[in-house]
Amino acid sequence: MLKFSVGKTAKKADSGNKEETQVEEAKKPQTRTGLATKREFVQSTKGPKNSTVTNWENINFKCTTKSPKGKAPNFHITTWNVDGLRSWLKKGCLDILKYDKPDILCIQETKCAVYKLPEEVKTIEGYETLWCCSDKDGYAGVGIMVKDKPLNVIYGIDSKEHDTEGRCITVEYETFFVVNVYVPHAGRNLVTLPKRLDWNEQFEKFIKNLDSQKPVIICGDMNVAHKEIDLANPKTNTNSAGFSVEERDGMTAFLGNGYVDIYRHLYPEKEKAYTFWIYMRNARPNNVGWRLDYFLVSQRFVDNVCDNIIHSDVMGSDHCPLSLHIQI
Amino acid sequence: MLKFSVGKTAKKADSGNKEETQVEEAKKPQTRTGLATKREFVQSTKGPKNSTVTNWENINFKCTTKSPKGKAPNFHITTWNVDGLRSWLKKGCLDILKYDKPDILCIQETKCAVYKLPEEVKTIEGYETLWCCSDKDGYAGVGIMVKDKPLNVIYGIDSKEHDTEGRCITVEYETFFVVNVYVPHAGRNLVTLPKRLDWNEQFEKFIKNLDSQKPVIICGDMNVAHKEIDLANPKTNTNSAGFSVEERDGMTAFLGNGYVDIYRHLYPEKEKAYTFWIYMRNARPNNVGWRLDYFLVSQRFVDNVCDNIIHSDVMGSDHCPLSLHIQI
DNA sequence: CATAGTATG
DNA sequence: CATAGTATG
Repeated sequence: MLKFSVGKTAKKADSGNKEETQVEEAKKPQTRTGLATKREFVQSTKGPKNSTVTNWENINFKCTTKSPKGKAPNFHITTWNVDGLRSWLKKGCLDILKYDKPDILCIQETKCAVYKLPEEVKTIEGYETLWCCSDKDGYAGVGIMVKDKPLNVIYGIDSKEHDTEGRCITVEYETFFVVNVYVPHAGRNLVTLPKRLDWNEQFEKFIKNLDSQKPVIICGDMNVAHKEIDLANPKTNTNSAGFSVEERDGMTAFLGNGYVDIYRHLYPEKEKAYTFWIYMRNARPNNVGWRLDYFLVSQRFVDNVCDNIIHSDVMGSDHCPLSLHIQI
Repeated sequence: MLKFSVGKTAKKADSGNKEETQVEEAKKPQTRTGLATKREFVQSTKGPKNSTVTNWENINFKCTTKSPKGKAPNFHITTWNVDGLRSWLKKGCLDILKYDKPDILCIQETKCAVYKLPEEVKTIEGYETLWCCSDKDGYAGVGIMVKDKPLNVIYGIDSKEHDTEGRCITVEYETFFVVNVYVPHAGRNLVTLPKRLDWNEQFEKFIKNLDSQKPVIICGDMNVAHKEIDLANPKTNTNSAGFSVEERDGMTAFLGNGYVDIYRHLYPEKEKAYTFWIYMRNARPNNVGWRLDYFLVSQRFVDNVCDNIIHSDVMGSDHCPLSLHIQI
């Protein structure tokens, strides 16, 4: 059974396979505590090696770009795969609301059962929060924080097989839908590729139905780097989850139905623009990454888009957040 | 099938081995969030809260006490439940060999499959190492390091049911046996008390057979506080694993066969002498502990014993080491 | 490498 | 609270 939850609006303050097909990681040096060796005291090996600290003050979240019709943005949506909501909270990442001030924040991979959602993230001043959690505790899960109460909320994609996993939550507004999605990973050795392809089919159908009513803004972790330009090592990842032919073709087919990968639309030649870096092998400092997170919008909505900014300097997950600034 | 291994005796220091060169990043302050709450930097919740640092230089491992016959000790055995061999190694605990210099070191709860035993602990200059690991990876397991090659080694207690768990290893010398044991825990709500009582029966039989040949020195984690004096909170633990009537009676019955709890023999009235403290609730700094680790010797061997020292200031596990100094 | 979960003590 | 293991990405 699908677990979902509608958080309260606080009235006042309350308190891939992304596995690279490269060389195996070198074995870490181990302590030699042989009697004859000199003793060296080291700290526990626990705790993250990768930086989890974001210099929020120094990041420019403003958008000054105007829409094709010359209008300034007046609404923006931010999406972020948080890779574990509770850990993300402990790193202070909810500060994105304070600094970025999005109208809508979409998060994926909360990895948190609905009954374990911390109060601090369910009850947030100025936002209503909505959750679609997996039946499987610690796995997948999406959430959304909205300033304005939506007309309607849709949990899942009307799929018996997929809707137990907390992968999609949709909010409806007057002139558009926002679909927050965490697409199934194809797994190591592509073991869950069939599930992924089945998802693609059902998701496409779900979106088509929405799009027949009003424009759709899809955001989230699509778990695919569409073209070679969308990852650092295309040659060595042709069989990796996230860059298999099937997944890439899936994205092409999806876009063919009248949706636009807005980042690539705005920046067709932009290289080294990634939203995900494996935690291993110092990938992020070296920008060995993948563009897995997207805003896909209905073709007829493109003229409302001012900009799509990838905030690769925001830490706290193996993905970074990205924002869509629009004029509505 | 029982997994055991005989380590090599290192002839000299192996200078080609890896040194721990990894400098751990300083623990970064983490943010506690909530939009309206003031940012407060707190330590990461990761990493041990309890001290893992031992001031080896300031600990007196010497024994000057003489045996009842007025003879100075010339041999000593140290026992330590290490609570995870690999973590214990990383904390530099193998330094006990350097500072205490025991003739025999017995360790329990290695929690390490035989094929995962680090080379640094299998090959130690001046010692032969012997291992009896559980079939179940990460569970139980005992090891022993001896300066002098034993006449014989016995793995297990000749029990089909118990000998898959890596709970006992015995070394035979000219004039005594040393039995290194990790007695089964009775479990939360005493769920494994039947297994424990079965162990008691078979262990007793095993020891009787040894004792009929020559004196026995049993050491290790007996997983019982025998009398009220042997734990900080006897009143509130009458139904706890380690202080149930059955376990206490089991120890009484065992000793009745002609073995002596040497610490209690030497210090019959000594209070607050513990070898184990739960990691929770600041138990160790407050000395809210249990005496679970023992040296039990054959009655006729008591006159060879000089002292039994509990090294409660040695950190690195939830148990501390203790040493038996004898004259042989 | 890092987030979860569980088992065990 | 801390050691393990596994699943997942």
